[in-house]
Amino acid sequence: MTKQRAIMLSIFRSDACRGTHKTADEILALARQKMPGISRATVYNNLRSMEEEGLIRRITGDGDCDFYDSSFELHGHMICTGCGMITDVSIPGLLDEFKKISGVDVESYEVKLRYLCEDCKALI
Amino acid sequence: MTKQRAIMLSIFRSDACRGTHKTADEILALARQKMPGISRATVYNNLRSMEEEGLIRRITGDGDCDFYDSSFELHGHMICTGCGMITDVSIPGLLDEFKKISGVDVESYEVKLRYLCEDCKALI
DNA sequence: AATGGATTTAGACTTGGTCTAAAAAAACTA
DNA sequence: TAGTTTTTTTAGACCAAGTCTAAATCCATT
Repeated sequence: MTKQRAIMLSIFRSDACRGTHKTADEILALARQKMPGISRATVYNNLRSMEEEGLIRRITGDGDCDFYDSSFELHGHMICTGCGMITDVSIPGLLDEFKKISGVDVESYEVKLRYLCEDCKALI
Repeated sequence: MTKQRAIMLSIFRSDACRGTHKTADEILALARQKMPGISRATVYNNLRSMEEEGLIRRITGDGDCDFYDSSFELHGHMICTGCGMITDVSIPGLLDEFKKISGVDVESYEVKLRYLCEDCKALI
């Protein structure tokens, strides 16, 4: 366990990350608050290995970059088509339903619901 | 209606595209078969406008780039975690279910199911 | 402390996609 | 139809997210 990796784990366990969806560069910025010289490649490497180990989840958003999410349980994401805000939504039993419909052993799923949030609706 | 846009529409309506999921660069290559000098920006511009008009759908894959899909009806995608192959899966009634669970007026959804296809399973 | 494998680093590089300004094409109008 | 305006296309520069590389460093084990 290197110092760099410990820092990244602590970031994902911190309150600042709970329930949020951060980009790789936001994680990089948080890591540099604790260790100013940490390299970009290190952060990206650890994001990948942590994802492979199942410690974090990667969400491919609608925009240009990916988001990372420290929540372990399977859940979907609601994305506002106006402002891009992402919120979690838990959908119990969905994995089993997907397995039944598809007829294959689904390992995991990614669900994105597009909608217009209240704030954006008010702007129309 | 410009010639360039007509070509792109015909590509999406062709048998070569039915039921497939092509990257922007694959669409660009197909377009250049019909019109060698067509500009990359034109293809990307039209892909975006065609998506906005609902003529095609964009799938943000697990990899680096997006895929385009000419199928109009809402459906999900099954992605093999081994070889990356994408296939469609139709899930009737899912939009209504998502609306009920989330409590908002879901406009559309994107569903990706990760699994291991038979070919990849055989390689293990 | 010495060894050797794993990790980190800086920065160049790749890639998918966007932007820009000029040229061309299409649409509109009288 | 000619003339004007608007839209689209073009070439290529540009951008940003992320990957790669090779050298340096770290860390665990003995």
